[in-house]
Amino acid sequence: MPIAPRRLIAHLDMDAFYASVELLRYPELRGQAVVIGGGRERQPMLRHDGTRRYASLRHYVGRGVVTTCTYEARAFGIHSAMGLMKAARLAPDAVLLPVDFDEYRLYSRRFKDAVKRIAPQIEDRGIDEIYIDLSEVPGAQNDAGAAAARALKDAVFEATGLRCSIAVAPNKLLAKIGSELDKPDGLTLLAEADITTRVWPLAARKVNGIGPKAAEKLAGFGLHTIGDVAAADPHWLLANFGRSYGAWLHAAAHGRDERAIVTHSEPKSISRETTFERDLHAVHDRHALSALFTQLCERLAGDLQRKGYAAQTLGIKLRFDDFKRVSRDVTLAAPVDAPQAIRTAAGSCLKRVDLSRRLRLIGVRATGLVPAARAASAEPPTPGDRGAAKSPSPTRHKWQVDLPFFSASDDGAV
DNA sequence: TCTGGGGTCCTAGGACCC
DNA sequence: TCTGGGGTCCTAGGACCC
Repeated sequence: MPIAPRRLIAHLDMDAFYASVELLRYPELRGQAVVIGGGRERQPMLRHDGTRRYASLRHYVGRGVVTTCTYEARAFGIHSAMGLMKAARLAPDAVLLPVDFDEYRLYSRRFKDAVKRIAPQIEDRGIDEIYIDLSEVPGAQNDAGAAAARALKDAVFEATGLRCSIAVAPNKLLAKIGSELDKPDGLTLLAEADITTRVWPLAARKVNGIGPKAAEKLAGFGLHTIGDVAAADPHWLLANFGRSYGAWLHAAAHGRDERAIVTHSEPKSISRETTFERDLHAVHDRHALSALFTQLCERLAGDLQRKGYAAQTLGIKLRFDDFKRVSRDVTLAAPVDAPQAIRTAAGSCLKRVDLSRRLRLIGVRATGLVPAARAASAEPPTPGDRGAAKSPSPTRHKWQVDLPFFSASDDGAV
């Protein structure tokens, strides 16, 4: 039996992806501070002389956030998820472009296809990053994946005109940390022997899985770097962060991660949500809310049908003006994918929430996804068909699905 | 003048079943 | 007759990621 090759896992991260795609379209913006975000903004205007007029951040009014921005904009202190109003104060002359997901998805497919031609084992981690298993790529074992990584970078540039950063490491955790070490246009090789010198000095927050809350809690104990966490007594970590998360923290800080590359996965949920331009009240803005709610349900139904799923469980998500969040969901006797059925189920969830506060966001979510073909054949449910919905127990029927909160007659009032 | 939209995974309690 | 133990499903919320 052949000896299993040493694992060589790469993480590839496109550099300022959305902004870089926009620069391909608008090359005259190269070198400038450009911010992508907002969503309801207009595309640049084409003047009669063929030049373009771009919106600047200066006059932005609204609730949009920065989706991403160029490295020149980052120099002003702008970063992803920052409110556009705040970004405008930092760099009023920065150019503001609307997001164009269709365009980014196109480039996403291009770069992933280019990678697959060299290394077919890839794990999707969203629109602009992937993990790649290089373990069995010819020659990769000879130089720790250096030449393969070089070839991947070249192939991505050839296919898209875009730069990316790649790290090769013994596992996903280290590869992810590594791809950030030399950005942009980076190529990093990270071995186990490098952990103490190159990983331990980094902020704990650099570990994928240590977010703002965990980092703050760690800092409260005086643990700031990954090395600090690695040096902490494992029993103490377990006692303070729970059995599961504590054990993971200890392993992660030591660079240990056995997770496999997942080359295929099915969606678990599909959702649509929207933040209002101004906060809305369930009573005073009843018609506007009803129309928006119906629209969300229709879009969700469209997504489900396009992707070929029906949902056994429907839910809503609300965010109030004080930013508090609640969710409600209901499991149905049979999966649905029709807009009216979704609207009815989601409406029943809405009725279970105290709506005296103004709302800032409303969302609709489908979970318990089953292939639509199976859902259709399960109606009516046939005895012994495991695909058919189990009939819910009495307590699960506590919330009857009948009238939607916003009556259907309200739809279209706005 | 705060804070988008689309996801995943985990926890925890109650109901229910064997 | 005084209280088991394991397992699953459902629901709500939270942390985290891109």
